[in-house]
Amino acid sequence: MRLTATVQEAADTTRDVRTELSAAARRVFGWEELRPGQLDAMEPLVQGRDVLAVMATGSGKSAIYQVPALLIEGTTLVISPLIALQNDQIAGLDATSAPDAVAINSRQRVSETAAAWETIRERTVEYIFLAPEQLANDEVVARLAAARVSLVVVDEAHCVSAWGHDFRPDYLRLADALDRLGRPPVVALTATASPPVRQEIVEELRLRDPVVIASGFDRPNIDLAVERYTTDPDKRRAVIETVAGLDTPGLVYTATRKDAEFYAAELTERGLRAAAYHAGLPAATRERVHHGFLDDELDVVVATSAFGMGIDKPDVRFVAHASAPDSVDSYYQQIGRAGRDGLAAKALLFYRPEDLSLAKFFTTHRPDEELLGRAFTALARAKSPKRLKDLRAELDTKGRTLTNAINLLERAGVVSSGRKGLTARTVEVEIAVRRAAEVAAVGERMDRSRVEMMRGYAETRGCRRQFLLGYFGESLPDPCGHCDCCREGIPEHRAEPPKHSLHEPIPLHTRVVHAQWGPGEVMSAEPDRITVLFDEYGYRTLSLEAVEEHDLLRPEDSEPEPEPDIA
DNA sequence: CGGTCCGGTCTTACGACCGGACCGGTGCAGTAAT
Repeated sequence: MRLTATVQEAADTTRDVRTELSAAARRVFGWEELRPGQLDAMEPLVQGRDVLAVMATGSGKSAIYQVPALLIEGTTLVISPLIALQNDQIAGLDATSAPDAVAINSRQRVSETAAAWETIRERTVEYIFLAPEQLANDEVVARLAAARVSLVVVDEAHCVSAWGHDFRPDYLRLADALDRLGRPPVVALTATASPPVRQEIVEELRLRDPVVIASGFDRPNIDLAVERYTTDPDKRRAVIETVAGLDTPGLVYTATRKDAEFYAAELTERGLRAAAYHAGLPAATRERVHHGFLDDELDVVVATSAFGMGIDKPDVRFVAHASAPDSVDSYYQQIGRAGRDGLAAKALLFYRPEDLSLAKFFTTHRPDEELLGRAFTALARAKSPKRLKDLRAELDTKGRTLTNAINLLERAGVVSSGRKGLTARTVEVEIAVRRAAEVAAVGERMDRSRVEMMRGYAETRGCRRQFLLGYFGESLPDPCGHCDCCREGIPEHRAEPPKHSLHEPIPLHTRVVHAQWGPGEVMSAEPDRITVLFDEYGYRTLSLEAVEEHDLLRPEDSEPEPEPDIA
């Protein structure tokens, strides 16, 4: 076999880097062997590439940045959504012979933060942990830039998509901060991200030609089932009776805090060691429940979506949903906390269609048009780029609403952001506001369509695993055989060829244009229907019969994209 | 959007029913009040 010198050199370099990574992992962390998936993500980082890694929790995701950080000269910045999670990571690092790790946040003592900055300035620290909100502070960014950050980690990167659009808008401002840090290599890590969410992470963080590592969404040991109820009392009774009879430990997810309290009380009455968990509880209680669950002092935690990130308990035997969550993304993330030990576990959804109305309600985020107008006008009047902080002072606004307004104006293309700050484009203010409002409306339609996909999962008569894996961009050729639909023998669509089908099946990820909903991408194709993610209308499932009969879809290239008539 | 609570009205006497108001999930940071 003959290789050109370049190819041979590249192969040698790869071997060298991998050997070095493995050696460092062994020496510093005591890990005898790194898994191939881990090395695949680490190697490009060391070589200066950006990486997006979608890997199951418990598969050693943190190692992906912890080890390369040792080989890369300079400091590693870890952006993480929860301070509690940061503290867990720091404690983990402290237990090894890894170099020092510090945190910068508002919950530690002023003296502690000052000491952390001192070690950062002296460059005696390797890992710095903070939340995205910290990077809204120009002084924090300036100090980090001076400290020569040479690797940035965006942990739980799905938060960019899930929280950035309204709840924690600073997630959408990370790319600017990364630019101001001189664009060191970035690794985005998450356990769950569907293809569109991956794309959004890459776009919003402005990753440069990233290596994307995503595989193994299937969790065959988790049994999937849905029970449908018509009345609320029937459903409640069923949740309590069923959960009381399941093997523990387990989790029950509810839509409201009140429900979490209700079910925890009912289960306690049935003799289970159960506790509620939600954001309305005192921090000390949350801490106690969290650790009680990890330490097997509790059988069941009944929680809102507040519970779960960073929970890595191997032997969770079931995850039950007393109400359907707002998206398949959330659902898969939550049931993914079951059966990490590989032993049998259950994911059980107690479904009432009406429950989704609450999820739908939470998707409405009407933008503050008055603030959009004021913010745009202030930027338009400024002679030079303006910092968000100065704009905030000028408009005398507090909190996240202004950041949200700026994000919308920017995504609408009427405000741009550079190293020196924000600049308005020369557009009438009414048009700027209208475009920003339209961006918000598109986001709302997307979120609502995600709720509809959750309905699709709950109501499907096909194999549930095929549905879930399809949503995450993986195909399962045959029905799984261990979901409720398969057991009941419902997925029969393979046995009977569909009456209506296009001459050629539409391949996944084909770009198409719909007569009414415009451009989109084929996300799943079944014999009788396809699901398309439309750019401006979100997920829609179409029957192929209707598509054929009314000629609803065309390949995107076949006709020019209509110019949005906005001015 | 749907559930729940409250008060008023319709009835014809102890409740039944209706309409309106209100509520509902995720966390950071910085600031004000002890």
